[in-house]
Amino acid sequence: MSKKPLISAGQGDSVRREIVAAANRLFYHRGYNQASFTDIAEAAGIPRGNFYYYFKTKDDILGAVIDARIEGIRAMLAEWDAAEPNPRLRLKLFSQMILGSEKELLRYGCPMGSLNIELGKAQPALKAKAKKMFDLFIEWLTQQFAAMGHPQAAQLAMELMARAQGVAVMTQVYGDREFLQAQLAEFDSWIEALPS
Amino acid sequence: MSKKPLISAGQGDSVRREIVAAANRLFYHRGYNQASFTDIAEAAGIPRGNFYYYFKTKDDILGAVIDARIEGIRAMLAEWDAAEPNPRLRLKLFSQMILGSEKELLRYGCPMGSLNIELGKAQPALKAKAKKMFDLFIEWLTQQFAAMGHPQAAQLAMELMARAQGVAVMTQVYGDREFLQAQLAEFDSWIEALPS
DNA sequence: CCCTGTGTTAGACAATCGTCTTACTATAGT
DNA sequence: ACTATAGTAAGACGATTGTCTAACACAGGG
Repeated sequence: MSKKPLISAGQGDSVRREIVAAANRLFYHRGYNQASFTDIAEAAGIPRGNFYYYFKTKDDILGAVIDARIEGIRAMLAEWDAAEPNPRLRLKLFSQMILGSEKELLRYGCPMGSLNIELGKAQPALKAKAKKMFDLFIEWLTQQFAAMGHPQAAQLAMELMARAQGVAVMTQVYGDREFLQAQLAEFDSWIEALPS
Repeated sequence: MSKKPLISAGQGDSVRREIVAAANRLFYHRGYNQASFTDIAEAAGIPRGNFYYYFKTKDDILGAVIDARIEGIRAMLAEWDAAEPNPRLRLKLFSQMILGSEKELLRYGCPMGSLNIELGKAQPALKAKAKKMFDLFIEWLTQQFAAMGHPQAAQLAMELMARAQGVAVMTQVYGDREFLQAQLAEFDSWIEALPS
């Protein structure tokens, strides 16, 4: 473990990041309400009492986790945009990304979808934050479809995202990686067959 | 071992049913882990202490709830089978059923999907039970596709169910009933366009 | 040296969780 | 009238929840 430096940001910043990283993992693997302060503290390697210094409430931690996820998504989308100018091939990066997280998908489902479903049941304020992760993808997908000249780009984006979510759900329910792979292959041919 | 009431229905049976009904609602609306004994007792109109007489653990209640749901699904599918011999039109009953629960879908998502996702994260034994609800639908859908002469009936069933789940997720995330209706309309045309 | 600010740590706190024991009522059969 | 049984009701139990306080370590600048 790197015992770090006294420069710039104050050493508390790295602790804060570790808390967010541990909470991110646990919220995904167990669900928000099923991940306790004790769990997170243990995973982050800090005593429980140290939490309050960084976050006043559990909801604040979720807020920071969602912010971190949003930042990650933004970075990923920017990377795709930089690496591939062709919108059709960009869509394939999207499906490749899903395939790349196959292992976690099988066990825990989609981190965005499962979080939104959990929070949507009875925690509307938190869900509104979580929805923003979807907004990013929908916006990006819409841009790609629009760049291909589709008039109904936004609808196509919703449709593709819906299919991805459905595949994620069934993949987790049945623990079936072959189903996942077959469906993603079908995504790819659907993308290729799209008129432009 | 078997505690059978000599006379058909002691009045405890109706209390038991009320507990299961209240738990069913709450597990759906708040999620399994977020619905407490106190909540269920309140909703069922019985004192908390009365629970242990009917159910030893919370897991037992979930078991009874899932059994009740399975029984409901079975009855619904049997009703469809009796009312409509044409498999293609039976599939339309499936999509009509989804449309019929539009209001609850918007607020709480799919009761099967959301429960499976929640339990799948860290309660594998309970999830295995919850998966059986899916099995019923998948089996029935497979039968319909097979009756239409499709060689890949099971795969089509999984695919249709995946789409339905995806639509359910996006419908809840975006609270968009028009999207739901449009997607179900597309289901119908997809069903009509299926070769037989 | 003290002072101040940043960060650490243990533990108190009330509330709530699922579980379980106990005592009670009501009724029907003898 | 006595008793066995089915069901009701209240509340204790220890564990755990999220929240919060207060004491502590330790640096750098005066």
